[in-house]
Amino acid sequence: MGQISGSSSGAFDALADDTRRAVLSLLSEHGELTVSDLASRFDHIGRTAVSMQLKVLRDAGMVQERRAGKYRYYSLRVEPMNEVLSFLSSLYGTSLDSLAAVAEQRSADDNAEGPRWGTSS
Amino acid sequence: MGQISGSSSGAFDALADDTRRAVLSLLSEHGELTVSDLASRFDHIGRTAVSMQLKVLRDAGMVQERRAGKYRYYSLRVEPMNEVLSFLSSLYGTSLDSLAAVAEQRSADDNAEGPRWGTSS
DNA sequence: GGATCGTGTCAATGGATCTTGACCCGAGTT
DNA sequence: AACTCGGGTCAAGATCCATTGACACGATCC
Repeated sequence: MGQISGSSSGAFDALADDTRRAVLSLLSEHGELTVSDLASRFDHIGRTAVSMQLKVLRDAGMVQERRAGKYRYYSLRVEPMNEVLSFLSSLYGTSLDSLAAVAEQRSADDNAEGPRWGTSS
Repeated sequence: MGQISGSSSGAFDALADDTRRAVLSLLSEHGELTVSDLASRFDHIGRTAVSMQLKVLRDAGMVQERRAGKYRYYSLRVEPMNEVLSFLSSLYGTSLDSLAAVAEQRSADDNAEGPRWGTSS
């Protein structure tokens, strides 16, 4: 009977990859970064791969690019996250507030105990 | 060393699949469902596939099972969502509150106007 | 006890996805 | 103009993931 029908959602797909999440984290930390900047922060991943992941993120609307001369600066976009948050809030009804509180507390803990989404070095 | 490396992120992986999100939605709607119950709600997907997806969700801690006789009832678990929310809040600093507000509003709109995470081009 | 139902799990197949190397374009540079 | 550098894109190989069918196991019913 009723089929559920999927939702091929770009945001979830975009968040499903370690590299892409790392890119988002880096953009969050540094505000704007060029492709080479980003690529140089990964060891096992080349510029082409980063560029392709940026394409995925771009298509999903999660990053925006600003061209300046021969450089292209990438930065975060917030809107697509609504899709994710909306899904989560629909799962748990109106309890997202408390979840958010817990999440923020937990992210503070992470900061104290060790990086979880990486970075650095 | 300079590696970014990710956080094994079971939750993100779990959310990356249409079928799994649909399962989560169904569990959210109905509270508890058996595997057969779930499988019967999909057209193009068999019981085995649903069972496998449940294994993924189980391993990610996003669902819990309650055994009653020969049935196994599955229901949602909230904790793993912290990983997702924590990531999002780390991306946007402390602005998750406002995002949550927007998301809830938007989910209300969705209920009235129609689904929004169906399309992606 | 044997049959049957509800599920989990495994091996194998098919398909989607990520990464790479090569090539092309636009923008500065000499 | 020719050259160099930053980036995007394509084809192809590699890798991962999802689905399926077959089999196993506990629980219930006859």
